[in-house]
Amino acid sequence: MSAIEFRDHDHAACMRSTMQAAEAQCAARGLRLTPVRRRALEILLAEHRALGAYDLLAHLSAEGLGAQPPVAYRALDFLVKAGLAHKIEALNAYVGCVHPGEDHAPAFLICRSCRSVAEAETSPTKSRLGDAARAAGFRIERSVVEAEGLCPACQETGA
Amino acid sequence: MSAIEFRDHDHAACMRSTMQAAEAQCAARGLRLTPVRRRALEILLAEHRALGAYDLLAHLSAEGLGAQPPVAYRALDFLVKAGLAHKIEALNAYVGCVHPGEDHAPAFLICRSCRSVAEAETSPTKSRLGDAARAAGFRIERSVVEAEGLCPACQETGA
DNA sequence: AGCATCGTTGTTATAACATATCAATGCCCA
DNA sequence: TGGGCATTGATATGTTATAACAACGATGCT
Repeated sequence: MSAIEFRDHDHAACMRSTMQAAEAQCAARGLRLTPVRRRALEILLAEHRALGAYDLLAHLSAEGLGAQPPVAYRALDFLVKAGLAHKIEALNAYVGCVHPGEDHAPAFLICRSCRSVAEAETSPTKSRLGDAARAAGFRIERSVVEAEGLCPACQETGA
Repeated sequence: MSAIEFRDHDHAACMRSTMQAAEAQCAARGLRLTPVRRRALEILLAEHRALGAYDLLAHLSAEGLGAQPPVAYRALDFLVKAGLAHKIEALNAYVGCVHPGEDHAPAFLICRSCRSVAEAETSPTKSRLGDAARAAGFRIERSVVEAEGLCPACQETGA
């Protein structure tokens, strides 16, 4: 939850361990991480960035893994439902989850310049919104918490 | 911030006072609330619901106020920039603001069944996300906080 | 092995959401 | 009265997402 994604880190190791966690998750829950889905997740993780479905599709089709929109959307649906990726609603784009496994209510810091995304944790029920929901008798099923702005790197380059 | 929008209230009076506040805002800030923009806001407020841009366009064009997408999108851009309406990112839809004026960081409770929307207030800097942002050196410019679920009425009807 | 089932993938088509561009109009004010 | 600028009208197109159905393939059962 410390949003380390904006800092330097061993990206290759980060990807490897996340992929391993994803595979473990799928094995444990009887989900099939097929070639298309696996590659889609790798592509998302390779950037720590939000990728549009059609950007992902371009990567996939360049590798011969399907050329039509449903291929990308189906892979993304699977990954999102499995908690291995998240949709960034403010961008209509998708990002790989860096700590799959726990059932989490993620919050995002999104750089409007480079589209890099850091993931943090929220507790929707404890926020002021949660208070308002209880007061109104509203039952929260899913929450979207996203902050757009400038990441440290893009602040420096005056983007 | 009390999300009263889900409760019974005098809707006509609610609309009238909100429209008056909107006009006062525009007058004070030198913004032009033209017929298309005014009508668009009325349509959004008449429902306490999220309307798609094309839904709005259908209403407008039925009244002879323009038949092409840009008409609706331009009106919506104006209203959103002026703080008189908000975009619901999770639905790609738009909702009239019930307390225009204050520069606010709104949060929404969105019913997935009837698309009714209640507006609450957040303070992004004070949330856990704000903590994460500070720790990462990230500068927040805009925040999106939306919770989807079931409103009291739709819970009762077993939607 | 034969075969039914069900999830996945391939493919076509289309729906839904959004913007670029340029011409025409109308308002303000020097 | 005419120059500048915001707004509107209209055409075309770009971007994001899904419906529908056929074909394939793994799994499990007998």
